[in-house]
Amino acid sequence: MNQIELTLPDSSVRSVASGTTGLEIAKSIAEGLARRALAVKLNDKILDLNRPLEESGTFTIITPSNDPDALFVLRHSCAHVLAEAVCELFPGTKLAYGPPIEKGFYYDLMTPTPLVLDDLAKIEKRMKEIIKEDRPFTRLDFNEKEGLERVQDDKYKSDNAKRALMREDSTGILSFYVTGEQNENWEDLCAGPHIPSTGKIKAFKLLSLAGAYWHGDQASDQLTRIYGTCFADKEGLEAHLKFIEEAEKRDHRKIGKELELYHIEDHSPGMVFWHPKGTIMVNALKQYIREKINRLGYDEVITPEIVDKSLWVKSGHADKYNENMFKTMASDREMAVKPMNCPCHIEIFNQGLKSWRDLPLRMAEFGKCHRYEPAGTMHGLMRVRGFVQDDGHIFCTEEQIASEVSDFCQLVKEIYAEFGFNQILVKFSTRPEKRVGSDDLWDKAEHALEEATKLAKLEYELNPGEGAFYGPKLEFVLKDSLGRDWQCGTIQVDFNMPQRLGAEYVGKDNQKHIPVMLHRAAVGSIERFLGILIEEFMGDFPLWMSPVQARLLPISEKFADYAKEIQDLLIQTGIRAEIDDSNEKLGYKIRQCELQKVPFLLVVGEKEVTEGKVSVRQRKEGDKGTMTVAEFIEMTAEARKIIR
RNA sequence: GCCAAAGUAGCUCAGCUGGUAGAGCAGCUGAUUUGUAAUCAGCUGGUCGUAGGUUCGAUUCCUAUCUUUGGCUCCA
Repeated sequence: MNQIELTLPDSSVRSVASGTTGLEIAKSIAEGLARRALAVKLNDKILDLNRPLEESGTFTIITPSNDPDALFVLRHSCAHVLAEAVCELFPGTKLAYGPPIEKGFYYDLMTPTPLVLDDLAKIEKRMKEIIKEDRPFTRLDFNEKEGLERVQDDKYKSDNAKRALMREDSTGILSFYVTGEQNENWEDLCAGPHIPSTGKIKAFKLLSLAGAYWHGDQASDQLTRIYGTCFADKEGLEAHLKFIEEAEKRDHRKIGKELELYHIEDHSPGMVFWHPKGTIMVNALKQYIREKINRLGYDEVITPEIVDKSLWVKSGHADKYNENMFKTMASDREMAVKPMNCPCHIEIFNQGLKSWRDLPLRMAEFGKCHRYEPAGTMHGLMRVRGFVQDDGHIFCTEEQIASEVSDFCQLVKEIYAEFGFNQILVKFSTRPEKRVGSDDLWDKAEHALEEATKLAKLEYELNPGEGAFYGPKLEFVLKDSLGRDWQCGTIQVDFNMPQRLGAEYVGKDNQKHIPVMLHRAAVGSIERFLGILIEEFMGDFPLWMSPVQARLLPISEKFADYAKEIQDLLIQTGIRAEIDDSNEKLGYKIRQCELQKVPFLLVVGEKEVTEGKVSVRQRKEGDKGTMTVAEFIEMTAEARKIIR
């Protein structure tokens, strides 16, 4: 019999007969280890404990822990237990797909009657019984024919089986897992791996119900998705639940209300009413971006928000983006509210004759766009129907694409880093099904963008079919407090729209040429980016964007006049200062400031009036002592600068 | 748009199986003149998302509709 060599985590090498199981090896190391073991990992592949090992490589025995590998197996098995419980409680249930995910697992299934939230408790109860019964996960292997027969009456499972067989690494074997004894207990088509027995599941919780489409296809069956999570121990589960609780405290919708930044109401779903304090933040962020890009040779423009249909027909929006546009009539003229700024920017480009010497021409606009997003997709500031993009379009030659893209990536990195985001997910989205332009142009555009990423030394993950209708794009993704992805920055290479809208420049050869257009936004939408920032900072914004930078707290009404004097002084200096002259005690006023997350509190009473000073209390830092107003202004000068 | 849930005072929420609504905070008034996270007292405030229906009677039950939440799909 062949020998295989297994390299253990301590670098020792074991030579065992091919076909030895992970369990046997665990036993040979220690009985206790064998008892605790959940699965093994051989060369990045996780296997059941009792699968025969047939190749040499690095080898780890996976024991209960809250490490990814252990959680992967536990959650996968937990999803099985969930499925079994649902099948029992709701006979006639069809199972579709139940994978482990980053923070737990889910199972998509079709029940004969709709599940409601209250059912989760029932399901959990049955799951606990199954876990208590501690039934072994038993793997059954069948050849293609037998396997397919086993699932032939099940639409989803036979589909899964066929796709499993089509996979590159398919061995032609279809595996099933029984929780218990074959023909006696419940079984499910599954590639595995699983834990040895249900009893190994120590901590799980079902979290929510959701709808999901089979294969994510809207036209396909509507399934019910049950989300749950599972950890190696109660502590891990509780820590996770605690994390969710903490994340909810950071929710920008909650903080946005508490800090009176904005509201959204029924009259205009998905559109933001920015309150005075929120408006300060919007303007601060705009000014920050404005100063950044002014230095990079952008020219700011302002274009109409309502534009005649004919332009949208020419640009392709009327065809490819129609259902996302708000339409409006002006007398008998059909107009649309702009969903993007690009056509308007081309109209500006088209005024006057452009020379190759004008390129690259960088045009920027804080353009307010409206998109009719489907009901049910809106989410606070993150996903809205009306938003301001920090938009920009770079008209350039093909040769200039790479350096322009690279420069832009640099800008994005710089901006994100200044807000504390250092690890940014970048996605490269290629041609979608619904698009304009020839495949040749798309080849060219995708190739150019790829070259540019090389120049920018950018790592990305591929996002096939998700590009804009006019060109491929890079997406810069940030996460909210719950770890959900939001696309913020983007840059898109467009060979189509300039041509469609007749953009031209005169080249060195005295001939007319069509420029390439790069659509780009560094933060994406001001709304979304602020939403991310609110959650990131939990309301404790950098001083320069804080709605209120300082609040004056007179100890009693007697010192209100002095406080007013100081406030005037601060406002003259450009510091956003409020005064709390309410008839309350200092402790109460301070509490209000803490809840409102005011960065600096300036306490004034008898002592301060006499000395002509203020007592400064900085949020999170505490008492900074007394100082003159000039000293306070000096102390905060650097942090108040929008650009450093 | 789809699945599930929710909508009660400015905010956060209570209101069991139908008998026209309560609390805390906020607000207002008064007392207090206050020193680093809540001073006390009194008062105001709701056609219970909207429109229908069942009923002697609906915040409560039914239907429709709008909005919101968690996901799916889609997207900045």
